[in-house]
Amino acid sequence: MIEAKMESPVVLKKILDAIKELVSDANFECNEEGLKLQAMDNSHVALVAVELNAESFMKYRCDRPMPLGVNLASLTKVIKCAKDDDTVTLRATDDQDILHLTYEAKNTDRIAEYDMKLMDIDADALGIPETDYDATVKLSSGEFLRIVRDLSGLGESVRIEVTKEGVRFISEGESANGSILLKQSGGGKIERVRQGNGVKKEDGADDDDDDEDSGKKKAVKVKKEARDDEDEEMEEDDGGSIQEESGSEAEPEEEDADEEEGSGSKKRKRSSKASASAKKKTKTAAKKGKKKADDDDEEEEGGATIHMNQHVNLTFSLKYLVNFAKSGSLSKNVHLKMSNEVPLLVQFVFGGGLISYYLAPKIGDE
Amino acid sequence: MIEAKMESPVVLKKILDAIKELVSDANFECNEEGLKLQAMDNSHVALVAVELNAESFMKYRCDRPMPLGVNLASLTKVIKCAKDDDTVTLRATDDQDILHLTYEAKNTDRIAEYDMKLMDIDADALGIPETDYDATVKLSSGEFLRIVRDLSGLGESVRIEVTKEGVRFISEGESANGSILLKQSGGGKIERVRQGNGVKKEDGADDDDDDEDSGKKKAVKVKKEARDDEDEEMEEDDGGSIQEESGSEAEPEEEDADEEEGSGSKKRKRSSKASASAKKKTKTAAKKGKKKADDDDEEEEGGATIHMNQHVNLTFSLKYLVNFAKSGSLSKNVHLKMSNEVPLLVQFVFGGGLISYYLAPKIGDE
DNA sequence: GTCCATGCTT
DNA sequence: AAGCATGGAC
Repeated sequence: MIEAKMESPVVLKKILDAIKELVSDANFECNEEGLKLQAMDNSHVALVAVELNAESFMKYRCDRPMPLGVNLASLTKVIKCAKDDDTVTLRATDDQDILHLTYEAKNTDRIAEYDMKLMDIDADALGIPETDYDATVKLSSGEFLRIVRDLSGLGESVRIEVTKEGVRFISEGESANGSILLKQSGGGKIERVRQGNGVKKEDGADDDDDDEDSGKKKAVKVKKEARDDEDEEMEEDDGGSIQEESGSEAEPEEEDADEEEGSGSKKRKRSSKASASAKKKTKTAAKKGKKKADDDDEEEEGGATIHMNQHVNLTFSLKYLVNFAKSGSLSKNVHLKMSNEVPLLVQFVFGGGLISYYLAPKIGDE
Repeated sequence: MIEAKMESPVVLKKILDAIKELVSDANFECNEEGLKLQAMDNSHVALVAVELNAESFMKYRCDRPMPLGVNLASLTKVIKCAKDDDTVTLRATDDQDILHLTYEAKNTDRIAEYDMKLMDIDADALGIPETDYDATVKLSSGEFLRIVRDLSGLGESVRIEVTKEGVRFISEGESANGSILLKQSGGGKIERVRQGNGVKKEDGADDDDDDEDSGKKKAVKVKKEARDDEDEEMEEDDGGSIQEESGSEAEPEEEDADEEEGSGSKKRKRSSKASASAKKKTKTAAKKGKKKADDDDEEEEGGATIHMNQHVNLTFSLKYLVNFAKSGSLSKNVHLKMSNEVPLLVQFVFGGGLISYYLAPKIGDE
């Protein structure tokens, strides 16, 4: 038996809108931690993962782990029958292949119930790469959408380069070439992600120093810790333009979590966080002459927040990126995580969950 | 080498949207005066001319006149990659067949660069008719769009008649006929353009009095002059409905130029002009009991400002007019200029430039 | 809450 | 190329 009640169908609607063209059927794996969906896209090129944390539900109960095999088109139809201010309750029992959905208007004057057939779906053998990434870029979802859409008008592929200059998106088409450079937000320098001792290398920016700290920032799950002090001597480790950065990448979820769903001003949470982390960073920032106390809180238009451990240069199919970018409605920002020759991770963090897309790079001139 | 920097891509976007279905490839002729494009439409029926004045650019440099042969579909794609608040710089060197476009966000965090192939295009042999027109009608672009779109639902062609009654758009279709009459704005009488002595004729409205004043109002370039007094006795010269008008048609460019691009209220310039010309017209208006002091400043909905030298009666293909009307987003008003048996000129004047369409009338019942 | 403009789909 | 739907602005 599983029962999950949510305040609003909006997030679910957006998730389904975002992935239903990529994946037609998938299992929602339910356990005490929440709901998780992982699936290869229909052409088995990209991988989609959605996580909804148990805590984000008004009520969440899962007696034992079970998969709910759903046809996403059907679920989309059904969830669209919920008004945006209805509460939505999902229910499934162990013995029936049925998903029950109950939509209740806030005033309880209206209760709608839907039953949807579930399917048996063979779980894809999903090898989710668990890499530490050489470069991460945070930018506004709108900007990301804009970039990939613009470039998809020119060519099939985009090359993404992260250098100390910023992140560059390059597309070469028949009639025109395009190149979009996003600099670090606010004109700051590209910040070096602090990762174990990898950054100690003199030429670290071109080397593989990502293997050494696996487990340290597993995807975006790792908690920020007070490690700032131990690496202060690493400043200027790459010609003076790459700078050590103290753990700010460790908490994108919390930061983004209420950007979209929360109704408060975008400065609300930020300011409290900034003051909290500013304390830790004061020493470092002062020493290095940084303008910003906490770059993760930078959100201004057009800019990107870039953490680079090593230059990356990867080429991807724009078609998929355009698809991924649809999830922008879930979160104000998107995180791109890249290492050379491994799949790109495109991640949207929203209140109560996370949606991740993995896409393998094109190799050579394929 | 040519380099042209503009504050915003919006005008260029609108121009391309407006003409890209009419013309697929064209030369932008660049010289020190600005950029000019002239081309026959793809079916060689209509002629499109676009002018962008050098002064309207933030920066403009053209070392020597050169044509930039562009595929308009490609340029449209590329220009759409500019955000509306980006500055746009066009660059072309003499030796490369490439147009470079640079889009810079105002905060400079984002710089996008596009390179587009240029083409060698045989310049059309363009005979632009330089006529003085027997009738000119100024109306709101929205009204024009509405009229041609409405009528195109009924028939293939529209007959445009300008008489002392106003301007009439007539379409005869299989299942229905339509006729739209626009009277002079504000209920004023049709104003006779003051042209030499032509208006002295008792029946001038039906005769050919347009030959006599050629050079007086060449297109829309002629300057207003204080000639009001000399013809005051001509009032009621055509049954009391045709009226001498003192050169107010002489400055549509200036008048329209900031209607669209200017950010001021639409009454700003108007009121100052009205008071200036009101002085001149006071005598006439008082004598005739006119309501309005200056009809050129009338912009209210549904009205038209009509200057007629001679009745005209011309038939045009609606298909083209509908296409022309798309340029309405560039300017609040459109000017229609007509003489019997010569091509119609449809003109949109906007901040920094001008777009003109010429369309030959249908003869007989072709 | 309504209207307009833009983007996407057929 | 036209119509529909969605998102943004007033």
